[in-house]
Amino acid sequence: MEQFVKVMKALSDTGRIKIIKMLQHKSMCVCEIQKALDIPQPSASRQLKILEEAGLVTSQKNGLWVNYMLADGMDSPYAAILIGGMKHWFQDDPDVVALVRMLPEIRREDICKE
Amino acid sequence: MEQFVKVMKALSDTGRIKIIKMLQHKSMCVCEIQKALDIPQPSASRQLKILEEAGLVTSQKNGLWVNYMLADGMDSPYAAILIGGMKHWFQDDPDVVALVRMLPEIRREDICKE
DNA sequence: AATATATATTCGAAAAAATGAATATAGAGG
DNA sequence: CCTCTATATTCATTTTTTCGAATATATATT
Repeated sequence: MEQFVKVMKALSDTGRIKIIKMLQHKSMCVCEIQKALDIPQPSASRQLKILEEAGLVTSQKNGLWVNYMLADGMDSPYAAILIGGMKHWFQDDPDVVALVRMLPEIRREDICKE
Repeated sequence: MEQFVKVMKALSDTGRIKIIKMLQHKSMCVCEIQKALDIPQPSASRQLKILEEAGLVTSQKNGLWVNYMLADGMDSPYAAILIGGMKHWFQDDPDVVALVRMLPEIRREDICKE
């Protein structure tokens, strides 16, 4: 039940929901999320951690970057069903629409110095 | 998105989850919930209200009593999918098992004076 | 080793949610 | 109209969350 509550809490926040919606289109690093949502970097990092601990998101280190992507939900039925549902939900939400539209222009090469 | 967040918040609490699990077996009035969970009456009333506003539960007045039951989810896809999932989840949770076992003995006639 | 960069963590303050106690409301019955 | 009973609401308080600022960690490069 604790794991379920974690998923519910993780998705009780519009910012984190938006992150999921973006990750449906491409995997992103922390600085891209930070830029897209216009929030401070530590904040982006925290939100991602909450999503990851709920089993909604996974990460892959690649040198200096950490790539975050949608989880497949293999290890959490709760996460799985919500990841599934969210594929169809919020498609018409104005904020989500705007975010997705600007997504192609959010590229780590432009944001970070490397 | 607000409605979705409401569902998530409503289910971010083990007490409210237990209420859902009980309502899967029978509809209940406030005093029965109060008795089953061993919480004060105003607390039971409040939890039910939160579930109701999330679209997870509906109520039917019957004289002095108010009967709470699972919603069918017709007016909220978010509620619907979670009501569906929760039919199968937490079946083995010790607290839930204990609650369900004692459920037949929780009857409003024994609790309230009428 | 020293520096630079992307990400993570900590910590304190602010905001939000949960809880208990008291009180209010609504309907039933005398 | 008065009372009794089931449920709902309010309010003050406590507990959880959230958020920003500062700092730490880790990896790549020179």
